[in-house]
Amino acid sequence: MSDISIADLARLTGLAKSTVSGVLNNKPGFSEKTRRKVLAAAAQYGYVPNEIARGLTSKWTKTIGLVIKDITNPFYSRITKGVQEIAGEHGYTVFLCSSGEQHEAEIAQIQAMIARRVDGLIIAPLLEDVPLGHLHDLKRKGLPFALLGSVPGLACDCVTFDDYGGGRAVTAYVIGQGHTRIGFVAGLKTSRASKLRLAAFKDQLLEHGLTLDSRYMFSEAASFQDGVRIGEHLAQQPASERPTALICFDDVIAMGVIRGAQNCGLNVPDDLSVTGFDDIDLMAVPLTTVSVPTYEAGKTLARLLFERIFDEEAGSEYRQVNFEERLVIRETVAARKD
Amino acid sequence: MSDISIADLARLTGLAKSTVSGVLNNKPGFSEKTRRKVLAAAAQYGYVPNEIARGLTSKWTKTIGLVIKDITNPFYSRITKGVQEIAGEHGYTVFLCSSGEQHEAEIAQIQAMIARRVDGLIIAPLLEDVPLGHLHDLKRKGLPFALLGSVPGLACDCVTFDDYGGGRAVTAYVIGQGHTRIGFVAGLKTSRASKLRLAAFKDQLLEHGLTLDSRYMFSEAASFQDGVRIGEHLAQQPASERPTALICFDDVIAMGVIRGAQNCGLNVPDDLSVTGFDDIDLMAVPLTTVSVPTYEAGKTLARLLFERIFDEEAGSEYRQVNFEERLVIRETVAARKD
DNA sequence: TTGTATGCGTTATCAA
DNA sequence: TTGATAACGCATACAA
Repeated sequence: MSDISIADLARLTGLAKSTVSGVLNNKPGFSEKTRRKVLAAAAQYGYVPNEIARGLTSKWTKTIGLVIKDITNPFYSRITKGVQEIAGEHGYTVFLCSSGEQHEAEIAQIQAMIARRVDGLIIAPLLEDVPLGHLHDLKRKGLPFALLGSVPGLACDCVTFDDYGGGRAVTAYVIGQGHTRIGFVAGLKTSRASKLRLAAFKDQLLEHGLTLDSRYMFSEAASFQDGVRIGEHLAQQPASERPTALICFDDVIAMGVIRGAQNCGLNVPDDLSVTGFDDIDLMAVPLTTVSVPTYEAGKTLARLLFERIFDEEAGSEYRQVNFEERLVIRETVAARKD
Repeated sequence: MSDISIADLARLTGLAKSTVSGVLNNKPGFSEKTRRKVLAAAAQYGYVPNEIARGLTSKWTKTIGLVIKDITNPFYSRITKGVQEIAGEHGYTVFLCSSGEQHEAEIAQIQAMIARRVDGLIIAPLLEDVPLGHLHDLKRKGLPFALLGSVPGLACDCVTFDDYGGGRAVTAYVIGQGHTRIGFVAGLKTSRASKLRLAAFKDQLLEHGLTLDSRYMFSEAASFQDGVRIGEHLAQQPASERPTALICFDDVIAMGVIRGAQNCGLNVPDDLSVTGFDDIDLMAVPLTTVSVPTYEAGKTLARLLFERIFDEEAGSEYRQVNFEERLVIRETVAARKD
């Protein structure tokens, strides 16, 4: 494993280490001849500066960590893409950790990245009712970080989505299409987004004088398969006992519901209207959904983090950037006249 | 930013650095009293070992790099998940780089990871007809790496998919269902997988005495939108002039085709049968496809890499692991009797 | 321009 | 059982 170091280059060119280092870092005050000689040797032997050794003196590792739940989920993979893009612009490389919904793993992963002395962290906890002590530790340590979602009682840079607004918009739309028997499929109990969307749903029902029917309510849905089961379950009810519309916590679940309903002979949207959240868009079905700007959010998270990293002592105010969720009307909600 | 080091701990406990280090590494030969004192101090001050400094002596950074095209593509995000899982088991953290189909970016990213002295690299080039000099450089450097896909003339550890076999299986199936006018949507010209699947398609046609109709052939499809355009285009042809079945390079394109065809009033599969590759499975449409075990492939890539990293001088033979592609029959291919 | 010294935090070596 | 000191590798700062 032949790593060419500055010392090697110095020996090979017959120059001093400091000269080689100076030229490679574009410092002024070297003759054109030396400059060329160094550059030629560096190219010839494939010299790659050792970022780690550099970090020994510069205090910066030019490395950030990104902690998410599941890279396989388009929601997170788009955030990741946004983060990567901005990190690349700054010459930073990113450590990725998927904790896979396991809280313990998340803490271990964060430790591992601290052990690698990342310059900053982006964390997408997105869970409530879960010990968040490690985030406070982070703050006490003074390690810059940015959060996806806000944590009550923790002042920090964060990016949030207007889940309540999104829930309101889609519910209002479905009601406006004439539906009165509307159901809701909630996500995991620990999901803050799910809670807010559900709250907006309930408020809208109330506001429009509609009643909430517990037979139309589902919770703890977390996968396509969960959606399929719900769709099949509904299809087996008599038409009069099932909702005419179902608002799902996310697109994946919504797609599952559609598949399950269709498996059992139900027509979407004529028998059952379905909506989702996220706007994954990759599906053959033109799903009416609420678009969540995940890619933009990822970029913003990284920008917030880098400002904090580079400002360092500045101690500027923490910032929260809130993204709107936008209703995207496609074809899975039918108008009803009854 | 208060980083507690071993030196700090030594000062705080009144012990020597070497004692603290020994206890923290579970070395034998320390009194229970000292041991407790050190552990207590470490916990109290939130000591996190500096993995970088450790790498200074140990020669290992406990870090690997993963270079892929696009994290947003389920194909790659599953590979990533597999790699992460195995890396985590070994206490390794992974640098992720999405090069976004840009060859230049890929090289730069690899450089960046070498600069961070990763212990090894997993690279998913999956492109042909593209300069691969940097891979040879890697080998010359002696840096362990594993490849997704094989590169002619480059002996190394790699994981491959039987794209030819997959193409043959799905084509044979479609022919067996009675189709005679079958089209193919190829991916990017630089995609090796696309080439192999197309070759198998052509061979099967020939073998069954069917002719290839250039009006049914498409290429350079790379997105859902490309698929939509093709679907719409086909729907606008007279029924007698369009294929009755279309084999698409991947699920995303297949889904686009279905959407496009349905937009224009075509029925899938009655008017047009469609198949994909990858088995993304997240869609409401029960797509007949060829399953590619990406998650398993990711795990295998990581295992190959770690064996190479840990074997080091052993110089064991390079290994190639080939994964079968398995036909998954769902509902987007109709049987034809004409 | 050059040589030398410094530093980073850990682990290894050997002495006490 | 513990302590002192020397690597480890490499970029950089500073004096010459």
